[in-house]
Amino acid sequence: MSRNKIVDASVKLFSELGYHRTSMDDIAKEANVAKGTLYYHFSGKGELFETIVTDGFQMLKDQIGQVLSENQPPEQQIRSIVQRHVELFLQYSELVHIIANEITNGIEPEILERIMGLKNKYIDFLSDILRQGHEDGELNKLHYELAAAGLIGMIESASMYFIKQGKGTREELHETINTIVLPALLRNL
Amino acid sequence: MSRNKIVDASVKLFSELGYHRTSMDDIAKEANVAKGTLYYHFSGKGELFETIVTDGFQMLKDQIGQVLSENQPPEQQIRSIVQRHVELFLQYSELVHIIANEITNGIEPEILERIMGLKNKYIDFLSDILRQGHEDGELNKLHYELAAAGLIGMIESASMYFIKQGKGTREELHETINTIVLPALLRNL
Amino acid sequence: MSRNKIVDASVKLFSELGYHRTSMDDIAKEANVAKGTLYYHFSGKGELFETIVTDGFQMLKDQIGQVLSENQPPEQQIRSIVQRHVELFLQYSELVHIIANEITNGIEPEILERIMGLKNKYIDFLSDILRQGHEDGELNKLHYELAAAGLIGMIESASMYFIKQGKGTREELHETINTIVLPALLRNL
Amino acid sequence: MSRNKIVDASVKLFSELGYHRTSMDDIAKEANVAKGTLYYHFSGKGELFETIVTDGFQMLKDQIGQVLSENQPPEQQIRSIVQRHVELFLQYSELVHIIANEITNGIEPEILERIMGLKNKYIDFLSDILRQGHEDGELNKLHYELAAAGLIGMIESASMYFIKQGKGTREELHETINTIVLPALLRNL
DNA sequence: CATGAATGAGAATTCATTCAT
DNA sequence: CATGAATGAATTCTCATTCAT
Repeated sequence: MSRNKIVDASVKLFSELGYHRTSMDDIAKEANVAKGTLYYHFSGKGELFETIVTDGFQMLKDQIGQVLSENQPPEQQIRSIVQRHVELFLQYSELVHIIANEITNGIEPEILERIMGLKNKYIDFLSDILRQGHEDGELNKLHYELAAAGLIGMIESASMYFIKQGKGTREELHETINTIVLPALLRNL
Repeated sequence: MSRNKIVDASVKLFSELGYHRTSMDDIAKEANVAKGTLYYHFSGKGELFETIVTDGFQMLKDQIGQVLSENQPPEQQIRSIVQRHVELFLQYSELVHIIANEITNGIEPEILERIMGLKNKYIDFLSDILRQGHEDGELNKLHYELAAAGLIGMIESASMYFIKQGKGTREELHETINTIVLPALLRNL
Repeated sequence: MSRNKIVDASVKLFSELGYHRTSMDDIAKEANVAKGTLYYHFSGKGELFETIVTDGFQMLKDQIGQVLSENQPPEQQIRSIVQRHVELFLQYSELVHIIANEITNGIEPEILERIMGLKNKYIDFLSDILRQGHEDGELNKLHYELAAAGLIGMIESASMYFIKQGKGTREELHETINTIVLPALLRNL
Repeated sequence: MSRNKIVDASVKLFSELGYHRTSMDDIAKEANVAKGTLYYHFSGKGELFETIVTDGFQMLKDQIGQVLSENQPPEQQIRSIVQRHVELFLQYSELVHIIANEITNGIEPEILERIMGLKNKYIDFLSDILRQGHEDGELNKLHYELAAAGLIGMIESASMYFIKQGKGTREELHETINTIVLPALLRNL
């Protein structure tokens, strides 16, 4: 019970404020739990953050796994992946942002490494999709992992700009990303 | 003299460690000046960071301004912009990363706002290039500012991955980005 | 427990050294608690000081309320008020001094304002006593609030001089103040 | 030249802000002089303050000396002394306040002692006037030095209240103080 | 005479973490 | 399971003072 309240509060606060601006006090207050309780369930701020992040990546993978299992044509698949990713991002903006970028910061190196590992696995996961999706068509020289990393960055940067600056509509966001991504990835488009 | 030493030390440390992991003590030590000297030249950590960031953006704009003044054909121009951006990024990796992403963090809101303003100006700058470059050709529906924001994110995310994971070569990095970017932007390609 | 130790230490140190010469380190050391403990119980030096001051005024009011409730003739009442005030002052010398005078200093304006409010309330409280006490007798033109403020200043300044210079006896102190105050206030004396 | 500018700036700033809130930087800026120049003319902040204070007392004494030399009847003399003191106070409010009260604070003990000496001399000066003025009449038991200290406190506290709270008029201020002071001091009134 | 860059000791505050209950 | 009072290391910032020019 307490554990869940803590996790929920953490997602909310880390999402809103980022890692550093979120203090254990804030989390305890938001979760309606005593500060000591945080340390009963988690070894520290780092582990708490790691838990959230791990869950975040799992969500991303689940979403995308769903898309893949639907067995659509490649173009539609990529559109769907982008869409899910963008929507998830818009929902948890800061959290996904942290996962993807801010990670570099002031987190214990050990935990940081594990989180980076998660991110890399996610990139591998995406790059496999790219590789497979293109094995049939002809493709320009393209490094799939770098491409996957780049795509993630693009999606997040554009979404972030959309959220923060309020420029464009949700549809334009999806379309702009697709317009850039699709011709690049789908040879036969 | 001192001021320069401080700026140099700051670039180095902010680049290596990010904003939060870099303490004023660290900077003073690295710069071989007394702690008070930092506050003689800058009003605080925030202003010091802002200075670095402002300089960074200026460098980016200068680089790109150079490219534009060379009056090459569009494709070559975009290739050059990407190349300069990537190279600058590779050189100042973390710093540019911070400029572009980490900004969200625990910086005084006022300063944060000014830095966000700089980033937005840079995005406007890029989106103008996109808009102009495409005015002649036929273009799919594309929101230039979102596209510019996305491009920056893609370049940085891919470069980051390249640096951190050592996957691929410098050429593959450039080529991968170009392969994604060019067909998307240049209709007549 | 800790809170009490902190309050006691603060009264002692603020009384002896004044607001600025008393550091949070000093207080922590005097109270035998860790520095962080101060901030667990009080939001900062300002709030700690405000607490002490508020308590001080409460003590003053309580003392004087007691006097009034004893329903003595006016002259005796004023004598008692002066006596209580002087005695309290002699006991907490510097603290009361700070409350009454030093306030002007380097305290956060917001807190300063609240403390000034307390002092003004105390002056109002005294001036009401003056006004009521004289409603029956004939009284020269006299602005009660200015008179109350003046009386406080006189008591404190004389007491301070007594403490610091060791001139006169405790009885002379009381008598001198009464000799000045009584004929001024009591028309029918 | 510089020295004068520094003294003027110091009077202004110490008067407005008190000792602690006034920094050497502030003084230098206000005086349009480099910080080092302050130390060319004065050995430090303490000496600078002492100079101001000494001048302040001299002014007080001069004012009162003038009154005394005018050879008026006792009542008029005391009225004049009060008036001069009050007017001087209203003009240099904070400065006189500091001289009289705030002195206790964070000033080097050595300098503090000298300033206290000045204040005591001023009290002696006043108490002599009191003693002489009453030698002829019959006087209740009254400790002249304590009375003098009390009078100063009363004048300042009432004036301060007048300034800060804007209660009453200038005339009421003078009258209220006189109404309290005169019957107390002048037996034959 | 005057400067202003540089100093460094000292101060307030934050916050992740511990631990007795 | 849960608590919350207590901790103390780390951090940012202030400011009187020094000194080479």
